[in-house]
Amino acid sequence: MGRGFPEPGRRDDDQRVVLHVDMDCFYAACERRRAPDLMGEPVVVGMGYEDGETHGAVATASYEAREHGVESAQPISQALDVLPRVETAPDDYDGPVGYYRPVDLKYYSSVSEEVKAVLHDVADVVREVSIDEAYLDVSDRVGWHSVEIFARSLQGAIEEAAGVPASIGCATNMATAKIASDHDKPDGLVVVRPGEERAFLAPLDVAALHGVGPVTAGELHGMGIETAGDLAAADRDALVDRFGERGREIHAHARGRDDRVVEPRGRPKSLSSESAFTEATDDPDRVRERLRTLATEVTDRCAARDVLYKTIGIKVVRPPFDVNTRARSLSGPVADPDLVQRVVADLVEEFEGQRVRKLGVRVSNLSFDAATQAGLDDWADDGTDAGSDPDSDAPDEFRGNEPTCGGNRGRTRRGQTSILDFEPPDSGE
DNA sequence: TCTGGGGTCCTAGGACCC
DNA sequence: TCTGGGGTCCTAGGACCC
Repeated sequence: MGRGFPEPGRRDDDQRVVLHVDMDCFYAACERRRAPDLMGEPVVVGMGYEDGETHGAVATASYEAREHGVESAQPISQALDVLPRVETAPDDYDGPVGYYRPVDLKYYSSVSEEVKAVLHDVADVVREVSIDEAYLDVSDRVGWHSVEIFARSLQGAIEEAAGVPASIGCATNMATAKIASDHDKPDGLVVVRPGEERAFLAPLDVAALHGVGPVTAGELHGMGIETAGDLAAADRDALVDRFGERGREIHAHARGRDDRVVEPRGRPKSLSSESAFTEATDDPDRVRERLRTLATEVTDRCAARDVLYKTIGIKVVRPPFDVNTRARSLSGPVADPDLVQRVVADLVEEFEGQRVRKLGVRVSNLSFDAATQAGLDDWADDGTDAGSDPDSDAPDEFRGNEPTCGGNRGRTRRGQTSILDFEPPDSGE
């Protein structure tokens, strides 16, 4: 072992019991819940399968659909090739057919709420990762001797309360639990006991590790590192040289170590909307129109959640897949849809006349206490973590620094007044 | 793989401050 | 001014995740 010393700062706590709960084909499971006839049938949830429209991707495919070659994130056209819609399959066709459903996030969210309620019931700490995934720290509720029973009954409780199946992984840390939950899907239950982590992970392909995507996996393979076992045995410093901090992390994860503490998710760091054109366009009117729509979506969501933002950005994707981002920060947090429209319009000017396949609008540097904008006292707020700049004395933020971000590539041609000399909102509502 | 949409985190260089 | 170091904030891009 040699360097099997605890990582610095690691809380060497083998007794933690961490669960990763991962719903099986969640969207498809939700569709089945409200249409039990679909049980046992190939179900594909996605967009763009309606006639003519070939634009879209598979969000979730049931295992039955996967058997026919349908995969998540696959272009919908490919899915239809291998698995035609039951409604539109030709009469003389006698191959497999699929039941296609459009994504209905509202419904899935409501089911997710029911699942999450069960999770919060059985665990003191729950980190909701996404609509269909969560980590639980149940160290104070269950010991390693009874963790199987605990997890099995949790699966039962989820099924009973929400009518959808879940897979669960149990381990001493998040990274290992995550892989465990994935190891025996669907309806899986995999327990990796303290000390078994490394042996459990060793045979898996590096790509199975959280944080190893296609790029990193390719590079690792190029280095002769194929499995998590290889990665665990590799020289850490070499990995850090190559991959930076992530090298350190995946090395630790491959060894079944992960210091992260399960904690609830904080506030979001950004909000965005994006959408793709069916075909790339260089029509400035269409581009501007689409951006207006996206900006409105974003500011509407901000308004609904009482969110202020300090940075406004766009994303412009040019064929074949050239992602460009531009952003501008204001001198203080605001909630100002018109300003967003102006900044977005200004930022996109640089791309005028270029072909664009996809656009996005994003706000970041968020703050959540509506008091901030007006510089009202916000000490009454439950001043929790994120967003709240230590500068609750907001007025200072506005003083005399308009030009700070203005010197942006001299893009003020057209004589437009700088987007930045907006009025500091000195009077609240 | 001719790639949808909503996110997170990390890195690197530059500006600016002390 | 030939020249340090620390720290923060900003922008842009990249990789990754679901």
